[in-house]
Amino acid sequence: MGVMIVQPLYYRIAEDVIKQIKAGKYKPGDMLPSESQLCEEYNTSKMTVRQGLALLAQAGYLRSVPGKGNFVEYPRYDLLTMQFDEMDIISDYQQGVKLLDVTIMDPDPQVQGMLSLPNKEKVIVLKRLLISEDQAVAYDVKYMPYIKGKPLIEKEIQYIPFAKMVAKHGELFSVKNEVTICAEACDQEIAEQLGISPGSPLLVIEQKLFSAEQKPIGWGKLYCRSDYVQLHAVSAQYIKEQKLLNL
Amino acid sequence: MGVMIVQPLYYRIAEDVIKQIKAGKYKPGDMLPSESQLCEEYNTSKMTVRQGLALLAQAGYLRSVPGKGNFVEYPRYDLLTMQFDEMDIISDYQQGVKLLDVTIMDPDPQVQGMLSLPNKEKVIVLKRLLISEDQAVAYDVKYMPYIKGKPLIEKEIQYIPFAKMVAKHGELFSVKNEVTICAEACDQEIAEQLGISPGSPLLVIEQKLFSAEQKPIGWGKLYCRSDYVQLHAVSAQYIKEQKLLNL
DNA sequence: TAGTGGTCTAGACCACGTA
DNA sequence: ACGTGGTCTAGACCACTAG
Repeated sequence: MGVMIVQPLYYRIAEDVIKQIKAGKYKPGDMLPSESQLCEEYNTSKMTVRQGLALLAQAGYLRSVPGKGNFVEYPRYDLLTMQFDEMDIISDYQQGVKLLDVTIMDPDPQVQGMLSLPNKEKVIVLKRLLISEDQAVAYDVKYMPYIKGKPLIEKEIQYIPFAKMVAKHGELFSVKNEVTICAEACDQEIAEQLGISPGSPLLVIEQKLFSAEQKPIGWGKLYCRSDYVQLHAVSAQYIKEQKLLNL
Repeated sequence: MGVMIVQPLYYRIAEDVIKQIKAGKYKPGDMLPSESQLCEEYNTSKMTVRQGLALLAQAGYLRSVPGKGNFVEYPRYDLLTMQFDEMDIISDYQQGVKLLDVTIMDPDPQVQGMLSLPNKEKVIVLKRLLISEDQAVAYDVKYMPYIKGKPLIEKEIQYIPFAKMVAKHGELFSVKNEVTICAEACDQEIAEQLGISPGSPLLVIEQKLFSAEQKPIGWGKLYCRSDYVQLHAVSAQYIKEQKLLNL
């Protein structure tokens, strides 16, 4: 005997509408049946219909216009979702990080500008080598404003991804992480650290972190060997759809 | 006289709870006040409270556990959102694309594998040069299965981003876009097209598109001059929070 | 058994848009 | 004036978790 799984009504409404959209019954820009029509059709109440439509809106299928109706949205193919932190590129979380240097120093002008620091403020500089399967795959440099009396725990410095490290002492939420991805030719210093020849292409991932008050609280670059590291992203629309359909 | 903007009650509930989370009253893992408690506190009904909590859940602040309670979630710093299509990297949409080649041909083994094509199926190959302010900034190669009787419109080929192009004839929704980002050294052919020297670092953006039935329907690579093109991403958590707070 | 979240009802009133 | 979506009520019953 199989077990009947009864899906909530609002979920069935959402599914039905999606099926009809995919079947071409409603095209982008079209108006869906009004909420009261759907209430009649499914013999249910307004809140239930709205709960179903809310699912569609979350998945990006729908745009509600007060006073007019619910309309099918054009899908966005240009929004991508990516999962990334420094530890994703190494295989062994414990063995994979070699701490090269931790220093408190006066920042050079570039770093000072990036962190919007007043003069005479010092920064913590952190240099790490990321190793995957006995192979150095990335060279990592991070800068944080130095705040007196905030101790740095070695394990944190070594193993915690930058965003988490910076967010830890302060606001956990509302931390903005701006990432820039580019390619660069390898310079002499990094070439030595990574054991490759100068001029080789590197995948460079730059991170800039902001507090809830929009103040810069961290800046850093990750220089990755192009033969070992690549980034992956998937259309956000697709991920939302999958989440929706798996209830 | 100013106009009073009255926010819906469910929105104020959501705001209040967020403020309390940010103030540290509730930490990740903590249980929030139960729905019935919130009903009493705000002197409202269950559906209104739940509407407020639904906002928090969408923004990633909340996890509901049936039979137990609503719990504060740990923020995710590793999920990033990126906006990208080929046309984003050029300044002038109309002048910026030079069509180099459109051919229908037998695929080489790599392309055949990527598109999971049976033998004797042909592919459309599309080569374009992307130009920004009189400067060639990227070389673009795309492959699509050739389907008889589906005309290719020149304007589409020239100006429409790949995902849209491929989705157009077929399912608009449920198209999966898998993107891989890496760095590569420039080869002879691309060096000539982009006017740079061989060996220069390139930012390479590879796209693989799938239909709703998970069949590959497009594959391509975009080779970008590293001195002109970079990608930007922002933490997904932050974007969701902004959306929520701006109602 | 008592408390929790999840679903659902059958209404109400409002602001907005169109004709 | 009428139809639309947006907010909200005051309950109900259910399934799940816990002591």
